Amino acid sequence: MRAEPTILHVDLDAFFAAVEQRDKPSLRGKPVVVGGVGGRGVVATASYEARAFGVHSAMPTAEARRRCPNAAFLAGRFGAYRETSRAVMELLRGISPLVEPLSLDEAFVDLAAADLPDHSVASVSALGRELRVRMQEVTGGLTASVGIGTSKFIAKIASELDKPDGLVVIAPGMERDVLRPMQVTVIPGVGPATAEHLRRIGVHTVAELEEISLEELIRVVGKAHGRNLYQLARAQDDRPVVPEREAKSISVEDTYDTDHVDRRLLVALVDRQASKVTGRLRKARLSGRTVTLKVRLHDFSTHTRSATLPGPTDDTRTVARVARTLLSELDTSGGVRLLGVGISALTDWIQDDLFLDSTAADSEEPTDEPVDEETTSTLATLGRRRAWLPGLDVTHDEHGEGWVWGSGRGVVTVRFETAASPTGRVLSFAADDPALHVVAPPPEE
DNA sequence: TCTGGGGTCCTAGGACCC
DNA sequence: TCTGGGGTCCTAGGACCC
Repeated sequence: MRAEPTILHVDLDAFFAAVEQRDKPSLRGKPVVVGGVGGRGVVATASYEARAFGVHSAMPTAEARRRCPNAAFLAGRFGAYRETSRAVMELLRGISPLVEPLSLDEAFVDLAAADLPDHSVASVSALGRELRVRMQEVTGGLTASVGIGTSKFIAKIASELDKPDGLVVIAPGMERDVLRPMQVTVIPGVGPATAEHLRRIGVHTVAELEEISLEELIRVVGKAHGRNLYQLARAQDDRPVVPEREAKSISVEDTYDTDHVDRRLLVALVDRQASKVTGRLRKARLSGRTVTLKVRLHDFSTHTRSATLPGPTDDTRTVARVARTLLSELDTSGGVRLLGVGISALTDWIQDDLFLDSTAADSEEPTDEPVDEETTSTLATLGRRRAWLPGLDVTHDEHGEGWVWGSGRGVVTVRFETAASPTGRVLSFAADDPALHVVAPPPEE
């Protein structure tokens, strides 16, 4: 917590719906709901007119239609939202170079790095007022709620206090007085599950939370969360405003209007998602080592399976192959509601020509015996959990990847198209232990 | 017509290595 | 021939946020 109120939090009001109302005057003053419009959609944003009918974000769209049949239901135009967001972030960066976007419609600004005569409540309030005026100018009339305080936590709480279109500054020294009467659910990180745990020990408000010892909190909600709650209940928060954060994962997922059972269809959908996700990876000049498949079944149970490769990849076919293999481990016979493919353990883009070398250098996996020139070659006897199959790069013009993983011990066999030479196309892979999984580059089209 | 999509962080258990 | 503790990596699931 700082001595002066130098952290500002901005939150655009009903952002997606407000952009729609801005661009379509006929929607102004009317209930607007932006979100999934399909059978299984949920509400992303409801305009304040729609909120009056009890519609709110995360509500199933079907329920929103029941509550407010006359609302305009829109799928959303993310290009327009991104464009408006970009203008807002630009405006904020004009105030201070230290701007941390949290999403398209929310950001922290560190006013300690702003050009201000001083950081008194009067000064930062004046800045807040001017920001709100300029915000409307650069967005074409959108309003925002602004909170200013001595920490991220307090600034965020402040912006919630007078929504929409408000400005609240919490003066230094007032933090705990403001917090104490509030429900614990105002604390970021306290969702339904934590709130229920706290309710069971008689805690509903921040004042009651303050009474609980650190040991007790850790017992109830776990170590990291417990420590965090203990501090936030006392308004202790020293998190800095961090302008650039590196992505840790990239993923794509889709919920289908009807559950899918057909294996071939599922495989095709996974392939398409692998292609999408690697496209985004390449665009970001990143590659990743861990592929995760997410499957939500007909009963809404959600399962993930992941596999970590010995080296990073951004190759569609490799990711598709891994994802297919992971899919094959799950029983989908009851129907699949959602599929997703994600990549994590990201690293910076590596130049193509350096890639092979660095992969080989990084790979301390056993290289085992080289591929011999038999139609069926014994490539590796696995005593380890994973092995990289180095002979495979001959079949793949880009990275040359092929992996075996699992917890068994066995012999992996590779069949080549051309008997005489391993430079032929790989026809199949097989392991003699079902606990071993084999991934080869798929045949070229 | 119950329950999106894109993320982050944490936990717990097991493998593996020294 | 009995048994350990720490550290790291990996995996699966869950809570949470916007």
